[in-house]
This record gives sequence, structure tokens and C-alpha cells, in this order.
Amino acid sequence: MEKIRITLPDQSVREFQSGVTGIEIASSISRSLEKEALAVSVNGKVRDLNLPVTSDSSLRIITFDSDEGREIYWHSSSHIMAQAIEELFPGTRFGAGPAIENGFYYDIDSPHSFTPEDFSKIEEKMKEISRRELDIRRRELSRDEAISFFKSTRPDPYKVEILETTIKEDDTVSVYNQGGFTDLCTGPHLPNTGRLKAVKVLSVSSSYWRGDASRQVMQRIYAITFPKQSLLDEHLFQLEEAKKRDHKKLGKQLNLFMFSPLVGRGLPVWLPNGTIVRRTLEAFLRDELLKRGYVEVITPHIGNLDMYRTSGHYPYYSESQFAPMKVEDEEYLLKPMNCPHHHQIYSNQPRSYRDLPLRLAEFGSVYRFEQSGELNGLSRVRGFTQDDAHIYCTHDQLKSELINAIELTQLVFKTFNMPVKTRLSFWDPENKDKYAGSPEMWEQSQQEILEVAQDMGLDYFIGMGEAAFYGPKFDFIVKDAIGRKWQLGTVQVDYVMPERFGLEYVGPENTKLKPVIIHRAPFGSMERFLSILIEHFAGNFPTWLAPVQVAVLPISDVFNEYAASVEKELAAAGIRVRLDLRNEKIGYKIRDWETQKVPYMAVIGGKEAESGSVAIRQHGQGDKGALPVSEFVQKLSSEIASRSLN
RNA sequence: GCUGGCAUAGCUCAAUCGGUAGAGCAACUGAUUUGUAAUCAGUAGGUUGCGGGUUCGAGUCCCAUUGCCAGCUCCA
Repeated sequence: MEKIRITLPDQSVREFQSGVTGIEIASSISRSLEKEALAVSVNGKVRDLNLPVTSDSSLRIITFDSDEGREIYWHSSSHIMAQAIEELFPGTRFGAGPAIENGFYYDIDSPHSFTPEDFSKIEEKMKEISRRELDIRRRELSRDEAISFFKSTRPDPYKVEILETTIKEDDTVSVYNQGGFTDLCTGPHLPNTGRLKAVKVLSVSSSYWRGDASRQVMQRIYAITFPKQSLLDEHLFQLEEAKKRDHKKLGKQLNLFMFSPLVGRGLPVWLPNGTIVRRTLEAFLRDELLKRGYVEVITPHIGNLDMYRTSGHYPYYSESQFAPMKVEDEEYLLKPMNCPHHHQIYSNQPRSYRDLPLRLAEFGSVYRFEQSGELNGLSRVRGFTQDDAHIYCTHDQLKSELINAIELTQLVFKTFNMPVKTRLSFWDPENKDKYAGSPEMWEQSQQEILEVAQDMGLDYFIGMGEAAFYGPKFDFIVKDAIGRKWQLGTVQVDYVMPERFGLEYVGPENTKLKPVIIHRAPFGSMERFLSILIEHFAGNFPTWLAPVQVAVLPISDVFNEYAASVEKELAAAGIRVRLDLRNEKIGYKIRDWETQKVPYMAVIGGKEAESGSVAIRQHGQGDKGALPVSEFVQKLSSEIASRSLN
């Protein structure tokens, strides 16, 4: 029989008989690799382990440690879950069941209405199917054969629809079979159901067949699986951690903000503690803006509807705005964005090229009608405040202004120790009529954005079809302390609004020219940013942001007077301090302030009163020893001024 | 908006088959004078989200409604 040469990732070359399978190659390398192998990549193409390799190839064994390995593992798991559900609840029909970032789901149409009580049954059945050690086998057949198979042999209208629409171009399709269960799938898949070791069904919710609200409602069952129980335990632990950080829960516990049905859904109310955090963030940004040549403005919360007709926002976005209100003979809109107001400030007076760039900044509150099902804590609200600014500049200034704006957002993320990736959001060239402005303008501004990203050495990628209707943008995607990704901050180029609003300036040649506008918001919205920050810090704000920075705790009322003098000294230095004179033991007071996540406690007893010092206790770290009061004030002041993360 | 789930004291939660709404913490009062994550005792706290219905009797069952949560759809 013919020999073939297989090149492994370490560049070693081994000879095998032609027709050797991936699993045989894995087992020739080591027992453990044989056990861990999920699929193979042959010349860059991912395939089933049990398919024969018949020519010289470069080959890589795929395990659970890689993204593609997890995807295959979870995709196969979704088939096993489908089989389990079919055995438990006959009559169920199956829609789509892909792997997702953390686990997988299957959209099903079933006479049974699933509740969390069914989860353990499904888990048990999945483990049972694993113990049956069923081979998972690929079979290729013509599309017509497949259609008749899913019409008569194994009736499933959803699979038929996929065959007749989504993949109608393909002549040959593949199905995978395990025991009595067969699913339409391109694969690849695990070789055997026995690979499934640990499983957790997580939740059930609803979805529409093909995401279309006019079509069949499906039940979507989410689950996750692992090749080892310990990996599942670890994952569940992390889910618990994320839950503990939930900003809605911490917002309540730390008295940061509230909601009231009487105020209205999606309309957050800021409590004194939350207001301190928010105002401190605003002050941080305002200082940085002023340093960078911005000027601050204030505009009203409503605007004449005609202004939004001019901007093109109305009626284009009317379904996501609060309905216009009629006043005398005019109509007004609760403002959904600040831009048009700022454009009016620009055109309030003639502008010369010498006036540019003009950088108008505003913490501007806007109102958008989000669908009720979309509302979520502070992350998705109907009234929020943007840290907005519009930069009006000449075309020559565009690049340096973009750099100026991007540097500010970078500073913000660095301050909170959040790693950031930049998405260059370009238009969708297949769908040009969604956008305003000429194709030439788009090509040009996208080119400029690309150059800026390269010049600044940004860690970037391109997102086709992610642009705003008026221009391309930079979007910043950050990672929080537990590795979750959030889209925050944006810098957008706009050639369209100057046109619509007839904005101009007088150039050096005494001709009228159009400025370019940059829209930018490093936080995006204060509300959403706060929600992310609360979860990022798990409520443990760094000292400069903490609502209360120090609690002064006398151990008995004998020391109240000295404690009050310490409080005074701290307060005089601008430190947010609280004096706890309650008639309680020191352990009680400490516990109470620890749960409030106050960064520092100054414990005061006889020794401290005598020596003019305080015993420092740091949140989460315990006793740090005594310091003279003046030194403590100095230490805190510098920690606050440097916005240290502790 | 759609689908599903949930709603009990300020907070976290209990209440068996439909049979007298309860605990811990917080609050208040008093005692205690305290050294690094909960001192002790007592008091008060409720139209069980709101509105209907079934029943001798509803926190519990049914209908409607408001809000919250998960997801879908949407996101200038």
C-alpha cells in the first residue's frame, strides 16, 4: 500500500499508510493525545478524526484547548443534547443548534414547555448517551436525498427548510448519525459520544425561527459541556463570580442608584453615593478635555422637530425616539442626540479657518425609546448622559484631531486598567443605500481612518457594515477584570452633517469651505460606563472614585472627641470621610464598613489618641499599622490625585 | 414589542395538600465602653406588586395588569 508523509506542527514528518485516520495518527504520537483528540486540521481544513487521509499533508490534532476544538466539542454536544431531548420528549422538532462563545444552544419546537426542572433530566440523559459510547458517523448524500430523508424517514420541517433555502446551492450535503439520531450538519464532529464528560444545562428562553418575529416561536435551550468535571466546576464558579459583580445588585447594596416604576422604566435615578462616583468621573474627563483645547457648552433637553428633520435623524430613527410633542403650532422632540444642537452653536457666528478646530463638549442627556424588553439596569436605559463632543475642523486638521480624540479615550481605558482593541467600523459596500454621502467620501474617510490607526500603532481590526449612517468610526472594545468584552467609546468621522446643516468657514483664500466633524465619546454613556465600571471593580472602587474614602472608627466613646478631630482634618484636605460614633464594638463597625467597600478605615483607640495617629485598615487587606494623621492625609491625597488603582 | 420565568417586612429568604403570614440582618429602645469582619435583651415592622375571579376559606388555583430577570428582535 502507498505511503504518505504527514507533517506535524513541530515540523517533524512521519510516514503512514495512505488511508490512515486522524485518530490513528494521534494514537501514534501518544496515548494522551489519542484521548484528547477531537478532530484534525488537514492542510488547514478541519475534519472528522475518523476520515482517511490519502495524500501528503500537514496535519494538526485539534483538542479542547483551542477555539476550534471547543467549537467542535460544543457543536457535537448540541447534537447529543438534541438526541437526549428527542428521547425524553418525542415529537420535538429541531431548528438550529450551534456552538457559541461559552457553550451551545439548540432551538427546538416541542409540545413540551421546558422549565429548569427538566434540566437535570436532560443532563442525565446526555450522560447516559455518553456512556453508550455511540460512534458519530458522517454520511454524504445528495440534497434531494436529504430532503426526502427529512420529509419521510425523519420528519423535520425545519431541516427541510434549511435544505430548500439556505443551502439550496449545494448539490451534496452531509448528515451526522449517532445511535438513532441523525442531524443535518456540515461538521466536523467528535468521533464518539463518549467524549462528553461533564454537562450543565444552563437556561431556557425563547427565540424565533431564523430570528424572524413573524415566524414560529422556538424554545432555546442553553448548555455547556466539558471533557473534565473540574473544567465545568471552574466555569460554574466563574459564572457565580460574574453574578456577584452584577451592577444592579451592587448598585442596590452600595446605594448608588435606583429605579422606580413611578419615575418610569429605564430611567435611572442617581442616589447620593452614585452621584459622587459619576460627578468624579465627569470631573476627571472635564479636566482632560480642557487640557486638550475643548470648550464646554450646555444645550436644552428638547429640540424643534425641524432640526431633526434637517439632520436626517427624524423620521429615520423615529421608532427609537419618544414621540414628538406638540406645543402651540410647533413640534418638539425629546433630544435623542446632542449633535444638531452643537451644530447650531457652530453656525451661531461666522467661522474662520483661524477659529478651527472648534471642540464643543457637553455632558448631554438624551432620551431614546428602547423597546421594553431591551431595558437592563444601567446598561440599557431610556434616558442617559453622553460624554459628548463635536470637533469641527478643516480637512487638513482631521488626522491630528482624530489622534487627539483617540489619545483621550486611550487615557481613559488606561486609567481603569482595561485592555482595549480598536474596531475600524466601515460601511457595508454591498448595501450602499443605507448610508448618506458619496462613495468617494466613504472611500476617502475610511482610508484616513486606516492611516491614523496605523500611524498610532493601534491594535485594530476592521468591522465591515459597522459604520454609522453618516460616516465610518473607531470603536473601542475593552476587556474588564474578568475578561468580558464591552464596546465602549467611539470616535466618528462625519462629512454628512456639515452638508445638511450648511456649516461652513471662511478659508485663507476668502472662500467658503465645509468643515469636517468628529463625533466622539470616550465613555459613551455615563450610565452604561458606570455599569461596566461597577462590575469591573466588583464595587470596590479605587479611592479616588469611592463615595466614602475613609471611615473613622473610635473603639469606644471615650475617643469620640479625638476621632472628630481626625475627621475634621481629613475633610479639610477634601477627603470624603465618615465618622462612625455608633455605640458598637469595633468588630461590628469594621464589618459594616467592609461590606460597604470603603477603601480605608481609621481605627482610633487610646494609643492613637495619645500619639496623634490613626490605625489604618485597608479594604480587603486588613490592618496596615498606625500612621500619624498628617501622613495619612498626605498618603490619601496623593493616592487620590494620581487616581491610583491601589 | 415577542417568548418564558419571577414578584412575601428596608434587605436576604421561609410558609406542607388551599386552612391563624414567619426567620435572620437592618431600624428603634435599653443595657454594655468595647482593639481589627456580627455584644446582649426588648420593641416595632405586612392590603403577600396592583385589580378582578373560583372557594366556607387564597401568599398558594384562574384571569387581567404593572415591574423585574433571561433570551429574541433592535441599537444614530
